[in-house]
Amino acid sequence: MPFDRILNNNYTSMAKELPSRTEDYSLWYNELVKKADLAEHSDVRGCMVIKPYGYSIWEKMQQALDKMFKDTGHTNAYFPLFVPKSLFEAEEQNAEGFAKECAIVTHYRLKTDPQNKGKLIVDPDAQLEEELVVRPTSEAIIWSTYKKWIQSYRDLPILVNQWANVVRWEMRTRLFLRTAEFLWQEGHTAHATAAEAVKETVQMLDVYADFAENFLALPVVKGRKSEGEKFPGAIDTYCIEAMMQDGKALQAGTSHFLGQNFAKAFNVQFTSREGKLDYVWGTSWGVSTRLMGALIMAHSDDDGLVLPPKLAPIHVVIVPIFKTEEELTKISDKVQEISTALRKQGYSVKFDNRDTHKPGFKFAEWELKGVPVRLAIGPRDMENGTVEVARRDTKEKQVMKLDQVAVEIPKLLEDIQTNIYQRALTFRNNVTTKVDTYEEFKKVLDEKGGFISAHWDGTQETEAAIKEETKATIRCIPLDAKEEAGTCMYSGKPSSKRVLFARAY
RNA sequence: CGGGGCGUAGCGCAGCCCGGUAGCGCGCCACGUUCGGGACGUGGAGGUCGUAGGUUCGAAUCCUGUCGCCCCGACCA
Repeated sequence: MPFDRILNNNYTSMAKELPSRTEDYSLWYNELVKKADLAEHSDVRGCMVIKPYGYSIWEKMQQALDKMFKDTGHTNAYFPLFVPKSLFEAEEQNAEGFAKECAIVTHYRLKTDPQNKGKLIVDPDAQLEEELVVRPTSEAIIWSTYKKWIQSYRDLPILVNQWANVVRWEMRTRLFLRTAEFLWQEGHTAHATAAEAVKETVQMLDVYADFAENFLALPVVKGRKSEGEKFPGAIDTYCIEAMMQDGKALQAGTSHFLGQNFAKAFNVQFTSREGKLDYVWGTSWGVSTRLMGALIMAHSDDDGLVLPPKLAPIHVVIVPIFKTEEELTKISDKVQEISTALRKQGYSVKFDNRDTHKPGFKFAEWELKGVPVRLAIGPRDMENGTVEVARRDTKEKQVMKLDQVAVEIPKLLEDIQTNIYQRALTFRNNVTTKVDTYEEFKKVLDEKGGFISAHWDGTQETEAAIKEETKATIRCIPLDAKEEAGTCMYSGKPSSKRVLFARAY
């Protein structure tokens, strides 16, 4: 019987129960996203509604990243959603990469259908002179603008970021991982020298890695993309690659060294200190709501989300255990003290004093939503001056003196943040395998998954052949790859370092 | 975009093969008893069966189109 049948049996669907990861990872993911109130499908094909709880997490990511961007000298700006087709065409390589998945605006007016009152049709008299492409990325509109901003080396560098939505008409979508419209940030910088632009590219890669590890609690491999995998408009694409619990890799962020490609396409030149005219050097870098998918798939378990405290909308939920109104009032007074003490330290505390649900129900619900710490206080605790503390990551419980809460909970939250990072790191290390033969490669790929570190001859042909035969791609050439003489596992040609392969999202 | 599956109450499904005007569980509403791990009883509300056509005396059920979702491929962040 297919697993979705089992799942949909009446008795298992009574509560908000999740399928298990081992039985059906995809189904587990989809159900978790919906049941934890992160997102749902909308009435628009391929587009999702990010629900308040999910959006709160995204806002936390934005806040952290935005600060990091500002700290490295960047400023936010906003460019239009629409890109005139002619501008889009100007950068052929890039345009070609996205052409197959662009939404295009051709008209600017609707009118009542004369044949069918109450229905609207596109007014054929309102056709645009030039079609507008809904941005799949903003290089075109931004570089055409930078042309106006840049004349001299004194105008450089330009360090701009924008938070925006983009549209890529995907054939197959999945909540957060691949949707037709998604939210992201895109940094676009312009520099006087190649060296400075490369430095910027690498700096932003470091920012992303730092963010992934310290906020998402997600270990990542920093690396460079192969020719076949890089952004079409870039000279070099750097990326951070993460490992999900099902052994598939996920690209969590990219940073591109654009060289002078866009400057040439949009004729953005500047006069250097030496009085010479030259094209501007560029970078672009971005992370998207896809990080939500990474966050979910990296840490969560069969009981629901596991959120790193640094991104959790609610750090601590407090569940009172009471029978009478009187008891609740007493408990509420105590809770007031605790939550004030925690809020003063910057933590978000939720007191779940609903009298419409029983404690057990609340426990399960907040676990599903990944709240890192739960406190339960009942009459027994009131007598003893204690509280029951449960941590979401390990599901361990302990009884704590009430007067220790304000000091111990912050420590516990820190410990949870560290623990889920360590757990993810251990997992990733366990599913990273060195192989030297193609036979071994295929075996590991099918039986174990994960990252496979292997020698590659550096050619696109070999990369394509391996992809064709195994569905595995080169995730990256790790920046810290050791020089190591070897032979390509596929072609037998010489290779100087190992690269990371994996099946990927 | 190709192959397969599925759209029936807020959610998950049964009914469809063999046409006769819709049912189950959860949830929801009310009242009572419960409350330290997803409570229970009693009563109640809720559905143009995705949508548009067609066949028929009659369509959730048969046929065609269309839209959407899921799975597998191709493509991609």
